[in-house]
Amino acid sequence: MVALVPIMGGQTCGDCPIRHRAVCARCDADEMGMLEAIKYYRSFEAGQTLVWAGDRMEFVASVVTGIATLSRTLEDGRTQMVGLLLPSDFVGRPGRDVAPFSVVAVTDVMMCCFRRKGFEDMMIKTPHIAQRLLEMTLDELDAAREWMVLLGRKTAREKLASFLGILARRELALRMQGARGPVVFDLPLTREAIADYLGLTLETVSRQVSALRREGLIRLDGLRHITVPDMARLLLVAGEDAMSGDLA
Amino acid sequence: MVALVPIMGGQTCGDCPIRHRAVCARCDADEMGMLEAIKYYRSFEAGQTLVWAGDRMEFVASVVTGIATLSRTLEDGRTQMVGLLLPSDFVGRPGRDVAPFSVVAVTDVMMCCFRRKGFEDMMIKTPHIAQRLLEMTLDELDAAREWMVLLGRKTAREKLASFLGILARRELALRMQGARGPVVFDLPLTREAIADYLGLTLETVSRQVSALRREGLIRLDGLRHITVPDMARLLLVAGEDAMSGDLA
DNA sequence: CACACCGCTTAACCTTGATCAATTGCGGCG
DNA sequence: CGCCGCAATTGATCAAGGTTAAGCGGTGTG
Repeated sequence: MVALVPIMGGQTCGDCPIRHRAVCARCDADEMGMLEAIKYYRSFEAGQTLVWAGDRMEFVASVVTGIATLSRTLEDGRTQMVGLLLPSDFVGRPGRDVAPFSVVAVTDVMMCCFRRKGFEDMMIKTPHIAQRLLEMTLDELDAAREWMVLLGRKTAREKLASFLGILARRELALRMQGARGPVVFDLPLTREAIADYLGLTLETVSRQVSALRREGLIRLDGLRHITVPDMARLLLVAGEDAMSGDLA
Repeated sequence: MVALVPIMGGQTCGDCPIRHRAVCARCDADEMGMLEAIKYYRSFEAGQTLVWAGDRMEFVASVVTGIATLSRTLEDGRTQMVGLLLPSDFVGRPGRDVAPFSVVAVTDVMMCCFRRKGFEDMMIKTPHIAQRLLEMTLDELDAAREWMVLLGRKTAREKLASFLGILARRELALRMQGARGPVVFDLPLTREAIADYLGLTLETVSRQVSALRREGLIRLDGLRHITVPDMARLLLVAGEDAMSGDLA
């Protein structure tokens, strides 16, 4: 317990696992110093809702560790996830004080936070932050539009294959190796969360996972551990033209 | 014919109808001068595809007049529109040379273009452009995510009502007046294009339009001219909580 | 003027995926 | 060890929306 305090409170940006990918990635030493002065860490437990859609947002933040979801729920309970927040992803928006979507922790999550006002001031002074944020936002926008194609036009089967394909490709990217051979990874989400992401019900997700397994497109050990023996075949089922890049 | 050349070629930014909303909105006189030096206009006919998904994009541009769509088509012909491009909207992305989506002119379209390289240089020199582009991109991202909720979770009826609601709200915003009384506007898209936008078939669009008309939620004169007698009632059917802001 | 074409509407039929309702499997815990 | 509870699976049923095809009305054209 006591040991944790210095680790969390005293963590410096130099050691930060997302230093080279987050919104601060382009900052020089001076700029990092200024950010470091106003940052603070917060952690959240799995299942906790960090932000409710419609709430005032007093801070912006980067996800340091853990996974969260960005979603909207209609009055009658239908929920659509609009994004998956992974380490280095940015939450909140300078210049807007009401959150348009809810943020929910899937696993335990640690965030690097800044009061919104302070961050906005920094953005004006240090163009590197705005530059990086623009780049990240443009990527997010492309990913969101790619996801619109999936939601609007793909079948349940294609949706599942696309989703698994994206996770598999991210795994490959992390391991920095070619696409040869089987890819192994863990599902970060429950069947229900996957359903909310894909615009399906959890039953349909379950059935399609079983179908893909029966056909040998994936193997699964336990509920979450997935092996993709042949990426090309999976992406074919996903209905992805060769072109489409990395999402989310 | 001859008369058009000086009008189009010589149009100055001072007269530009989108001067205060486009990516250049924040630029001062100096910056405008530099942009003006490298801009050029291009016009396209209704129906023409300006950019094919997967093509190299040598330029970026602002829509000056007319309407275009941003869309992706799967190999088997299923099409999903991922955005509507209206005057002042920005097309293309600094730092990326392959277009992820197709751009198709719905009406005759006039664009204010910049070679990508030149624009990227400008962005580095003039933070006002990057600032404005960031703001516009963040708005687009929110709109795209809002649309994901529609595509993933709304019924055909709600989709139609949402779509009409957005058009009606934009009409109100243009007229700068309160939401009292009936709203009248023209559909910018054919039934097929609406279907591609909403992730439906044109038959379903047609059926739902008829249904909304029968129930008195909308009136229509001819095929495109729409009257919404009661915005509140329409938005209720759209399943929008009071909160959700302006899209597209 | 007739004809063809286009955009739209309508209706009959069919498929997909949601809903409802059990049932299974697994991990935690008394 | 056996019970509890959650997540996932599975099957039966049903509704929403897609598919196919026919027809209508306006507009442009030979």
